[in-house]
Amino acid sequence: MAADSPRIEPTGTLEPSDPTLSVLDDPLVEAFGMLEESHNELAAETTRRMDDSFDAPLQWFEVFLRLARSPGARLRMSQLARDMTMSTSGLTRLIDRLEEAGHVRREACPEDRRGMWAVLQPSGRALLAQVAPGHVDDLRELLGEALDPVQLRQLTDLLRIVRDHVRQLPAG
Amino acid sequence: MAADSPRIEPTGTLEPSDPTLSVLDDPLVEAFGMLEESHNELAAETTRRMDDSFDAPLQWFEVFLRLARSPGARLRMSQLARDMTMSTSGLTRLIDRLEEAGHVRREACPEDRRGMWAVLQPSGRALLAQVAPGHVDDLRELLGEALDPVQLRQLTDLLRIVRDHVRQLPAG
DNA sequence: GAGGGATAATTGCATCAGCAACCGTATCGC
DNA sequence: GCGATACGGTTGCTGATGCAATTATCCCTC
Repeated sequence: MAADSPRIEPTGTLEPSDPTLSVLDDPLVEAFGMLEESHNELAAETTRRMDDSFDAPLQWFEVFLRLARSPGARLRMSQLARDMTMSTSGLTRLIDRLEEAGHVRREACPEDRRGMWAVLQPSGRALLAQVAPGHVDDLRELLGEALDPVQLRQLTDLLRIVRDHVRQLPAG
Repeated sequence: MAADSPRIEPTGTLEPSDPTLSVLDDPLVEAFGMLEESHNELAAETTRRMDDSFDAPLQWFEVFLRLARSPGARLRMSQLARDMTMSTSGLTRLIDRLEEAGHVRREACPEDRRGMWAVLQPSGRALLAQVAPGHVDDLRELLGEALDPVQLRQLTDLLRIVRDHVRQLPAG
């Protein structure tokens, strides 16, 4: 990436500069690109490390964590789907896998007979407890070494503003 | 989501509080969660809007943009894969689709006969030019309305630090 | 200049995600 | 009450991704 070889314009199909690029030098596009890239790098690296240590995908722990934080260690399917920014069908399948592994259990909702609770099971919580320290260590190396505490706080706050803003839009 | 119904601890399988949660209240975990959530929300919304306007996935435009920015409108396959944080096999297939659509063309690399260039074609650049204004408008609504220019600059800089730090690690 | 290890790209295979269609239930209006 | 409409969840299907194995080429060393 750093070593841009001296290029000799071989059979150049397109002009080197054009109006399109100026539009895309917009700070908004730059910010969006950084959000994409930093997230992708971080997600890929944390996933890789997690997979090396356990045979459970990173996403499982996101489910465990959200359930563990909720009263009764349970969350409605559709709510969990919204929280995780995924489709309800995707969540159905995810909970299928977690239920088959015994880490989560579905429970009928008495108040609304259409609804289901996803309920964290002891084995799921145990797995979470087992993974958590290593995950925090990974984040300390990946995030904590890059930013000091003040910067980390700034970043978190800015991202929260963005998240909340997008969520409050019409179709959010 | 806001209306958390008064819960009555129905058949509670697990204790409401335990040591695991304290570990995961770490600022690092919070920051990581915000990065995940803000990215997911933003990516989902921009993708949705893009799909409404064009039948080409958002990722295509990331390819077009990266190629358009590069000298000769071309990039090596493996370099493009690294830039986009995806596997080389994933990129092979992505370029397959773009080539079939006529927006990108593969070209043999004379200097290294193992290598291939992905070369942006006029139709790809045209599509990029066609989409760019709307995309910037979307970002103005999604990002520009959430953060003022100073905050946007701060966010971009912080994310760049994170990205570069993760990339410079051993296996990056 | 011959051999061994690393690298560039592709392919087979399995997994995972979303969309659209569907069923059962709730809710609103009359 | 009753019908129309909206909502919660699941399923069929298709598309896209990563891992592991493969092939061809490069480069370093002796």
